[in-house]
Amino acid sequence: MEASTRDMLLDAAERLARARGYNAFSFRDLSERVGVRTASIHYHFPSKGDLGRELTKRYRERFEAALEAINEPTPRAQLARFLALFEASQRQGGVCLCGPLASEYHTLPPEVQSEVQLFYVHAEEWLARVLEKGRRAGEFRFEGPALGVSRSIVAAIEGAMISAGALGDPIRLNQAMKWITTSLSAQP
Amino acid sequence: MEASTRDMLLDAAERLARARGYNAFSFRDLSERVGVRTASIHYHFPSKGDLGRELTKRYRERFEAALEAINEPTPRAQLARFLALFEASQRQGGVCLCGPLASEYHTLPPEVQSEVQLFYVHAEEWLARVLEKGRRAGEFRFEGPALGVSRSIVAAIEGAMISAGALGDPIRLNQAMKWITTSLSAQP
DNA sequence: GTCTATAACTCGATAGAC
DNA sequence: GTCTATCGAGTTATAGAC
Repeated sequence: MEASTRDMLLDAAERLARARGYNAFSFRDLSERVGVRTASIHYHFPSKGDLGRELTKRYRERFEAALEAINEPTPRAQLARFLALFEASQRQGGVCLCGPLASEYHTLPPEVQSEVQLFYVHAEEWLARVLEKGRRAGEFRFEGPALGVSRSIVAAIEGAMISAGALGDPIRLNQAMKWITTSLSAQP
Repeated sequence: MEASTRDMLLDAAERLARARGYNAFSFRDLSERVGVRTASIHYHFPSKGDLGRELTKRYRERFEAALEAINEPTPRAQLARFLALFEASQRQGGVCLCGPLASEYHTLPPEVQSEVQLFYVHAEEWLARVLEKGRRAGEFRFEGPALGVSRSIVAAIEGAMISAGALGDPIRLNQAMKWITTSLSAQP
């Protein structure tokens, strides 16, 4: 039942990256938390870029698996589940990993950059499909292309998690969630 | 007409911090761009924390002065001017300084943290007053306390600038702005 | 797989000449 | 005000023993 060193390294790195960003955690930080020397980390991940890629890939794939597992009957319920994913993520780790990673995007190794891109694009496209279905079904009301709105919603969630983490009140995410849902259901 | 070394340092630091964050620019970066040795930087700013504080304070005060200069007659027009400030900021520097700074908040020196806090709180409170006035005047429609909505709007703008900067399409900010304004004017 | 030891580099910061 | 020179600590990464 004990986790492998590799997984423990990824877990510690994820926690640190979500709290500080990619550039502000070091092999030494991981070493202290996991209980192996920094040289041993290079056995599992040749470079920090490899670690970053595996870390972000794992996070993204976990998120996408959770999206695929959503099988609510209505777009409105699907949106609620989508938002709940970020709420759970906040309770567990404070901030979505790809918030800070997007902030320092231009300093990231290319292999990490592409994973961050995929996270955003896939999340936005999934949500856009739900929004479009909901609009056709008369559940949602918004103007213009669904992708523009879904991008704005993801941005609002990521931004709310970031300011919630910085200013120390998690409520900000709930406020954003409530605003998003009520905005979409305004009656004409 | 020539700018002082101190101002040139602040300008270069602001550009770098907005593109990469606080931790990812060094005195060496500033040295190369401004044309003085790293030791000379310490004459103007004893520590990097001092530089960061002056930088963020200047950014925040500039922003707040722009807010005070807004004298549109209607809340709707005031909101438009508020959003236009971030749009201009994007055209000039890509991302709002306090987006990345909030992401790496817990790694910042305390004197920088407090300036970031002030930026968010003042922006959100200014916007909340405009929203409340607009709701009373029948121009805006939203549910719950205005401060919760203003926080969500600021989060959406910051989040949109961050993803726009990372993914390389500035349009994302305009999409967020459009979504915000249309959401607030939905008719009952 | 993990270790010790170390290389090669960058960082912020200081002392002191000019 | 700006410089040269340097310090001490931090970083990622490698070589080689066990």
